[in-house]
Parts: sequence; structure tokens; C-alpha cells
Amino acid sequence: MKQLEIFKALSNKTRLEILQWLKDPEASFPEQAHVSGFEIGVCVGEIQRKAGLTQSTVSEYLSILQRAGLVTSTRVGQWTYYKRNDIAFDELSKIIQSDI
Amino acid sequence: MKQLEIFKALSNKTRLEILQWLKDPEASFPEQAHVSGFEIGVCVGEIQRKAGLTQSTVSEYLSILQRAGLVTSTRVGQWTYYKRNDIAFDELSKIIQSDI
DNA sequence: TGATAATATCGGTTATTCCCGATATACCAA
DNA sequence: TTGGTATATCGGGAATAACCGATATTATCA
Repeated sequence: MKQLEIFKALSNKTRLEILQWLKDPEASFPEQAHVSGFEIGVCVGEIQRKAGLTQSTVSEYLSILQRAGLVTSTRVGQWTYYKRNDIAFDELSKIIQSDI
Repeated sequence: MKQLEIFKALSNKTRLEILQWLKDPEASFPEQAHVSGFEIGVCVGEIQRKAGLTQSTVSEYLSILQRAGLVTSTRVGQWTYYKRNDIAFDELSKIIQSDI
């Protein structure tokens, strides 16, 4: 049951906020030093700073969002960039109309 | 934060199933003896039988769904009928596109 | 090679959720 | 009134999630 995993991922205040930030990274994060723009996503450190939780917690939250398919990740050097997966939200929106 | 309450309500296997049943009651439940059709919803007892959990658990689950706005309830005599709130799902579908 | 930085994973405490049985409340019928 | 049926609420044990600090992993750079 995939949608259960998605809703569990969404049922946490911080994880919802992270997704909202990733929806508009330009407005939510300072320019990243090691890469130009937010095309590949936002690195864990920036998200952690903004969330105000420990590194381990934020890292775990991001992997929960990824397992649910709500974000994708790209490793570049020592950084991992997380990006909102727009397609997943389109699909979820449809599931809510047709399945539930 | 209303959407958090909604996603928490949706992050349980049985509650998701109940919503799916209420989406198409004719297909999911036997004819109710005390009322004609499913216009006002499905009574707790029918939902409980189908869920296979105790009465108290199902009653609590239904009130969680109701507090989240996902179902409405109507009391008629000694029965309470629960019905899917279509509008809430339309709104949720939009929230997923625009907010998160 | 070794030092440092970014991220992931592991082990554990505390808070929350799941789900139950027991009991309370509301309604109806005799 | 008394008894029976439908639902709601309360108290609690067990399972899961939240969140942390410590440590492991991976990459960079001198």
C-alpha cells in the first residue's frame, strides 16, 4: 500500500515544512556556495539549518520523504541535494480524487 | 496547521480503507435495514463489521476522520451515519498542488 | 597519508498512536 | 419503568514515531 507510506511521510510538521521550502527554494534558502542555483536541489546542511533540528534527524526525515517518492536526491561530491518530485504530487493529487 | 491533522488522519491502513468504502457504499456494504439507500451515509455498526476491529476503535477512527473534516455524520435515532465529505477531498487535492 | 567537512546510520529515551475491554450515554420498545 | 441496542468515551498495554548524541561512511584537499 504505497499511499499509506506517502501519508505517513506527510504527517509530520517539520517534513511538511521541508516540502514547502523545497517547492520554492529561491525564496526559502540563501544562495548555495558550492553550486549555482537550485536546479539539482538543496543540500542537507541548508535544510538542517532552517529546520533547527539535529543533522541526524533531518537526514532521516529526508530519507523518509525520499522512500515515499516525494523528493529525489543527487550526490555531488560531499553534498547530497534534495529536490521536490513534482510528478509525485501530481499523482497524489489524482489518487485523492480517484482512490480515496 | 489543518493539513497536518488531515495527513495524520490518513496515515492509518484501516482509516484509508474506511474512506475507500465510503466512496462507494453501494459496492461496499449490504443494504441497511433501518434506512433506504446510503444517502445519509453508513452506520457505525456496518463499518465496524467490515473493518473487523472493535466497536470502540472504529468509533474513535470515525471521529478522527470527522475532526479532520474528511467525513460528516448524521444522527438518526440510535444510529450515527458517516458519509464521505467530497468537498474536503477536492480541497485537499488542491492544497497538494499549491501549498506543499 | 592524515585532517577536515558533509552526510548517513546506529542505539536509545521519550512522546504519540494503535487498539483493546470496560463503562457511560442516548435512544427506542414493551 | 425496565431492558435491549447503537454509539461514544475512558484507561491502559503494546507498538511505532520523534528526536537526540555518538559513530561510521564518503569525499576533498594538503
